[in-house]
Amino acid sequence: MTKEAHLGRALRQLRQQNDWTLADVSEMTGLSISALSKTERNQLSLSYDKLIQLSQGLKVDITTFFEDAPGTAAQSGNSAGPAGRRSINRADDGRMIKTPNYQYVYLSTELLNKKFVPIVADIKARSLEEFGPLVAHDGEEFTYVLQGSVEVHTEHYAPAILKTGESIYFDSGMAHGYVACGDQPCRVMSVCSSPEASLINSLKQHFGEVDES
Amino acid sequence: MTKEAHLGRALRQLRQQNDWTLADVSEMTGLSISALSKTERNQLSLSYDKLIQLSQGLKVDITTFFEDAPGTAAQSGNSAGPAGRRSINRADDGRMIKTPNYQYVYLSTELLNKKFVPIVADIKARSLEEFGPLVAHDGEEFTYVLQGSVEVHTEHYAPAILKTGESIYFDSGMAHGYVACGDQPCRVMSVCSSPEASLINSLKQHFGEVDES
DNA sequence: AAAATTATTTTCCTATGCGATAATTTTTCC
DNA sequence: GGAAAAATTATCGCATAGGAAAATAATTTT
Repeated sequence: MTKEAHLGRALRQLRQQNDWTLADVSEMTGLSISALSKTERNQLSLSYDKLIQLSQGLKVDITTFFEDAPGTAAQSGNSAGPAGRRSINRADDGRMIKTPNYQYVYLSTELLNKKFVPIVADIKARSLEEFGPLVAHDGEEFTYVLQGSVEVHTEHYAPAILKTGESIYFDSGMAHGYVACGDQPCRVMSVCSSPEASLINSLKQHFGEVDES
Repeated sequence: MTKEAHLGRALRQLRQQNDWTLADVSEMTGLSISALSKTERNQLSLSYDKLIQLSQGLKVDITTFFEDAPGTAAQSGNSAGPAGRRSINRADDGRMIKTPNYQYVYLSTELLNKKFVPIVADIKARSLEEFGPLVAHDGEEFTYVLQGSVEVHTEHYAPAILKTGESIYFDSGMAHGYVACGDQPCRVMSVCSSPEASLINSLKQHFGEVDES
């Protein structure tokens, strides 16, 4: 039985505002009418699972049911992604960019405003000296080793070696850099969460002009 | 007993990051050690009251314990991403999930609230009939073929065949499905923009219970 | 306004939450 | 490398969550 009265009030208010009956809400959420009734009258303290069922069924943010609720709201339908579209990358498609350290191929560049940016890169630098200063950019980055092995250097960690098939996910706000191990070719698939333009910009910043085909 | 695994992982992560023992957390929150232990292992679905006790005791926002609902995903400066952190996936790391059509390995699952979700999947279905109805989920999806070739089926397009090294980016709100071509093993690397839990949820929705190790 | 219909609460029962303590595992310190 | 200590997990039992259906209250119909 509940001490916190907020859940009950929030639920009842939501329900009445939308002119839903308990049966309606039961239908939408899969919770029983009796459980809902008791919840509204604070005679029942729903478990985690049921809370999720409730908020998903009613399509409201979970914070609706908690006091503090720091104005979350961030609703879905944000801007112009590839709504209903797709883009295929064949063998040599993509936007190729060369720097002293990497040769990038940015994929699916004809789709704008993607939620993340996929890139295939060949690592050229063979030592940290050759690489130069590490680079940081907003967002998060994931890298999967397709071929060879890489040494990943990051600001707050000891370098880590990744072999083919291994991967890493990190906050790309930490400065970072990839160095090829051994002398076989070394290729990775990276995904970045910051916009393509800002990634390419930071390359230009770092290397001056840049070789694009 | 819980179905939603997020609470357990979020709590354990929070606890370990701060070097707290279960006893410490029990002290701070007033919940029993055994309840906490079970919660972390998803054997217990805390009630509303206890959730509030937990978040207040640990002085974290309640949303820490919920996979960000509909909206939040690709926003920039939002809460608890892997700020300043990294996560490495060795050969057999990851959260493995099997369905009739795929065998997934979700990567970097110890980082919560990632901006996108990397997955390695082995495609098992060999025909569209075998695959069954296509599946849709919020957000965007990118897939790169690591091995073999796949036929990608999507709602508004003719099927496309991708060979090793090719890739596709599309709106995953379109129903879609992957089918292996030929009879060699077929492995892909996928990235999805919607939260891990909601992906796994839609799997469960689709297949009923699901085989997780 | 009584009957019929629809909405809500109560009752009763089973499954699950959750705490005390015992058993086990992991870590620390000789 | 084994004993002691610390941390985690398992077991048991009572209390509460939560569903089905009966009882009551509120609306609508005729």
